[in-house]
Amino acid sequence: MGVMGVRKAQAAETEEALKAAARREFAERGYLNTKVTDITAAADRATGSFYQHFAGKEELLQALLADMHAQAGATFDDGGHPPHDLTDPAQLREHLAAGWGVMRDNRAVMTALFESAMAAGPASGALWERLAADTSMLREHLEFLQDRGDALPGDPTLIAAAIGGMLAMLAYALLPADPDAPAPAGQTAYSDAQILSTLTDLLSHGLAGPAACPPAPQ
Amino acid sequence: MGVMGVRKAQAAETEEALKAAARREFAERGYLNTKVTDITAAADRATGSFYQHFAGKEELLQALLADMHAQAGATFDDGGHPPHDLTDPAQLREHLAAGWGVMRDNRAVMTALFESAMAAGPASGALWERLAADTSMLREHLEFLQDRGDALPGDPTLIAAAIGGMLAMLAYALLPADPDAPAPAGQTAYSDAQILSTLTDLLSHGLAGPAACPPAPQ
DNA sequence: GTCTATATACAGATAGAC
DNA sequence: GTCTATCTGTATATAGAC
Repeated sequence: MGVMGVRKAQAAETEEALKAAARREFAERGYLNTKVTDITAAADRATGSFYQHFAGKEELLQALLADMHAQAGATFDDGGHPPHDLTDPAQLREHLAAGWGVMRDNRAVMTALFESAMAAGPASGALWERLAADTSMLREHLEFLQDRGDALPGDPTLIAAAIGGMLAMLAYALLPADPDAPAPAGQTAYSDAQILSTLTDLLSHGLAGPAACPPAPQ
Repeated sequence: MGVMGVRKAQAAETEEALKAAARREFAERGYLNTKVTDITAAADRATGSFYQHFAGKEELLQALLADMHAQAGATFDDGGHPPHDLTDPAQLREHLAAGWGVMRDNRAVMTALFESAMAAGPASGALWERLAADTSMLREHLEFLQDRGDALPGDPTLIAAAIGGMLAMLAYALLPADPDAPAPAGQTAYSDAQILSTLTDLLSHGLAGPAACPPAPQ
């Protein structure tokens, strides 16, 4: 095998530059508001070059998703997947924290995926597919509980989608593009810890709260 | 005062036809995918007439929202607003059912509002404003509980937004454009009752479930 | 007020030189 | 492979007759 061609290396560099620029632009302006020319301009490349690498904006987004999966896969493979017992608040919090972390670390891509799914319209089913795909792990944990004999509030797929949708909506609405930016006017800034603690508590014990069950000596 | 001008009446008729057509089109194709010409065609009106009534698609959506508020206001005023005790599963269910019913009855407008908010991008804060606006009543009920001395999982505004976001996401993903249409392939059809029961149970007692608190005779 | 016809604007995508 | 320049398609909005 000969040395890698200079042109091939340059191509890879350009493709990476385009993807990096896309992540920046998506985070700042949102996926739908970002034009292909915004991306090429931010990457200091010509418009025509874009189509040498991607068939369009949607395909670029899919590439970003693939990158994310590859990265997440590597991360998760290190730790392995012991089936969590989500009825344990500590383990639930851990799971929610993992999901929230993915949202935070890949905010641009995640929000872009949701914008894209919503732009397809309700009838397309794209949003449901997105929810189902992003909550498959959560669903499996719930099915594990169900197989164990626990009484769940309902169908595991539905519960998982509900929780995932809540997480996604809050991430979209609350995660700042720039973590160091000042809080947007008129909007309370919630810390990650505050959000996680609220969701964990809500999903563990519900609104009735642990107070609803007196520590009876049975 | 003289009789209402014929032209004025015709204008009102056209405006109503445009709004009705918009609701249909939004429900079928989604807000973002619906073009002004789609609306005028569905209403059997000329493109130019549209701008006699609305400055643009966004303004039309605001008009639909105003109509919805007027209608909802009338409905709610009949019943009055006794502060609900959301720690009571029955009252929580009732509240969720009311919210879900609004989503269902105004699916086209509600989904359009969320599409519009998401199209504005995450940085705009539009989605958070939407969530906050649509869950103000829920927030008040939670504040009522807080004032009463109950320990909530967190900030009432945040909890309300989380629940509202979950509801909105599920409504967008699961509510069919045509209630009588066959279930979309590969997608389980959930009944309203099933969804409400699942959410009520989840939000009342959480994943730990009522099983976590034995029915002690106190 | 409503219509037909048209102007404006711009995003997406391509052609051909280098 | 990258660039500049351009073409095409399409959505928005307006002009002017009726």
